[in-house]
Amino acid sequence: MTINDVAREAGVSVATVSKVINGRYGVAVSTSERVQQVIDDLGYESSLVARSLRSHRTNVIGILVAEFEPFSTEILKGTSQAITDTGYELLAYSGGGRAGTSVGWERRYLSRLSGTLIDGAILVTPTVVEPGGSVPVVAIDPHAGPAGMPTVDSDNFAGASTATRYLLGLGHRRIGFLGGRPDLESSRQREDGYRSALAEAGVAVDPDLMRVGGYRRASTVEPARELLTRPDRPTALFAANDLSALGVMDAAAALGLTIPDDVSLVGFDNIPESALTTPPLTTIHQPIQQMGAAAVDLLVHLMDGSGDRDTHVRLPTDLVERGSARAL
Amino acid sequence: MTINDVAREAGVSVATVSKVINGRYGVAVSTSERVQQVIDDLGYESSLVARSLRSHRTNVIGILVAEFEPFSTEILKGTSQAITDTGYELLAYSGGGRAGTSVGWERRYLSRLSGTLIDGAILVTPTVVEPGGSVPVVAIDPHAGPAGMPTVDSDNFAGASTATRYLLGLGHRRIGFLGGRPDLESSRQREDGYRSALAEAGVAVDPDLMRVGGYRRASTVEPARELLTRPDRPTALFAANDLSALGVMDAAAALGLTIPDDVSLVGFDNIPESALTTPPLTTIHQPIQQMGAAAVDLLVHLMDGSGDRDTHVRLPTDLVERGSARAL
DNA sequence: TACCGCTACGAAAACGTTATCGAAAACGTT
DNA sequence: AACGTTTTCGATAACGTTTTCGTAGCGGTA
Repeated sequence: MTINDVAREAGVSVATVSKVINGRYGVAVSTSERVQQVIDDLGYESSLVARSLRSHRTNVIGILVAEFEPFSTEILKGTSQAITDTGYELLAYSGGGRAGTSVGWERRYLSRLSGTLIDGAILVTPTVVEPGGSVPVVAIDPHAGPAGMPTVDSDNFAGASTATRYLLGLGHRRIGFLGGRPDLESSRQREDGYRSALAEAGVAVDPDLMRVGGYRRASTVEPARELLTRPDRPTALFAANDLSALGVMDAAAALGLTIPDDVSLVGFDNIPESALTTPPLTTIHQPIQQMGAAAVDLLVHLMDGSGDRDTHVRLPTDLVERGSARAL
Repeated sequence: MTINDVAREAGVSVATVSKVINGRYGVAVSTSERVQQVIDDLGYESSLVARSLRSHRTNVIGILVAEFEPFSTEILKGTSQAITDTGYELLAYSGGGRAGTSVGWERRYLSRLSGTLIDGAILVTPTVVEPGGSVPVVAIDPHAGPAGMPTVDSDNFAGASTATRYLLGLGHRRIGFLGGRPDLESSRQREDGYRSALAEAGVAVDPDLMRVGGYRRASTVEPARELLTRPDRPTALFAANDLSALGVMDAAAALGLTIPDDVSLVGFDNIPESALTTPPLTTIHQPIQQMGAAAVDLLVHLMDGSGDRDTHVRLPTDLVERGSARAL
């Protein structure tokens, strides 16, 4: 079923059919109607591939996520909602979580798809990607913010220092930190916020109280256990994201420690799960869906040519007090 | 950056470059190495679009989800993991949750992509799709199971009757039901399971105790409130999926009722969130990720030609006892 | 030397679409 | 009737690949 079939059936040339499909000027109303009728009858849909090969325009934007975890999923929701009224469509690709092979898959995909299958891309991959692609790209929460690539993130520094100040305000002084990965920009910013708030309060930063949790639940359990079994156990823990906070909860539960009585806990992200834990997690809210929407917005402007190639959208964060932290 | 650039740079024809890329026979080792070197230097990646237009084979399978909610997300995880060693790649499309327009978007997408961009498709869309596409299609938890379309689902009937029997075993007799949508096969099967277990126990089915929740959290709150404010309030509720169960929890909390003391609750699906609620949700476990993996498996066989066009994989369900139901 | 078979390579046709441009037809004006 | 203008339409060349097939080169054999 190609455009040729339609043309033959309607008794016109393929050029005319193409014009009808794309609503171009220069075809008589009667012809247009007849062709449209045939299209409907045959249930013809033009091939996205052929179209894009020729016209270099597809009206789809691609979103590359490293893995389907709660954060990216929320981003997906945000983007897929934001995109509905833009006239674009969304195509998602996942690296499949195979962290090993993933060194350059974003770049590979980007160049395979760009210029042909997608008109623009949103990256939700932690690792860095050179902006040198042939299509506009917006990065969410990227490895590094500079490099002329438009980015969307939230105010990680302010959020982390708010969290830390909150714990300080509750009287805590020995506050442990479970970081993400040192190679991630967001992780560094959160650590900086933590350090800065401590310094500001005149509390010395104790490197022994800091661990790397890797932003994942399972990989945070052991580092958390280490902190929680110290003779001078910290009275509060700040986890660099909610997934890590879940890991802390696992570790605490395994040790028979209760939160927040034995140890206070604050997370970061406010993924949907964090409202459901026992106790519900006090955390720093990041407007994740809005970040997705902002990325779509930015990208659309970029593709229209009306965008600025190095705008950095930074959304505010704020504290959500729930039940996982209490005064000393 | 096209294959032409590579050819020119390497001093060979495009045909030769193509052969090198695809590892075809008939090119001297020395030439092959030289071309490969140029490819590496230039960072060339062949255009998926042009390739697929010509060869009608792309090695990517598409997955269409209606919306990014927990269930589809779990499916996505399952598929994207299962696909890693198959040599295929995964592209996901979302209808964007615009329920209104969505009447035939799956069909539209399918015919636009099939034969060109994807070699096969997995459908995670509740509405029906005619199997008449030009590529193999596997449906997960589809509207209707017959029609010669390969499907993967779980044993909804058995799961629902297990859940109901469990509540009966706890001594409950007035058990309310919050259904999905009457047009969904899985929803009907769960209702049937509920009815059957009641009948088997000699308990009359009371239509007043049955409501439609629509499988979503927000849309279940009101129907749940209706049931919970009846003078003869049911002592237990069975929600047709976990999202609805969350809605029940919302309604109960708003009414000042505690679960499980005032009313017992059992869900269905065992999405990750359900382990985190307060109290943790007792639910019917559906091996969601495995369902995704099974779909990949089925589809790959179908594409290899070694598959059977109307196999229906049905995975077992089982009860996960947590804290939301108790004996009367 | 003449012939054969094999390997290495390139020319060119296809895939299904869109864009350009020219021709034909229809219409209006003098 | 002659001419200019506008409308309608179709031939055709791209787009970047893969694939088929022809051919040049080359070593080996009679």
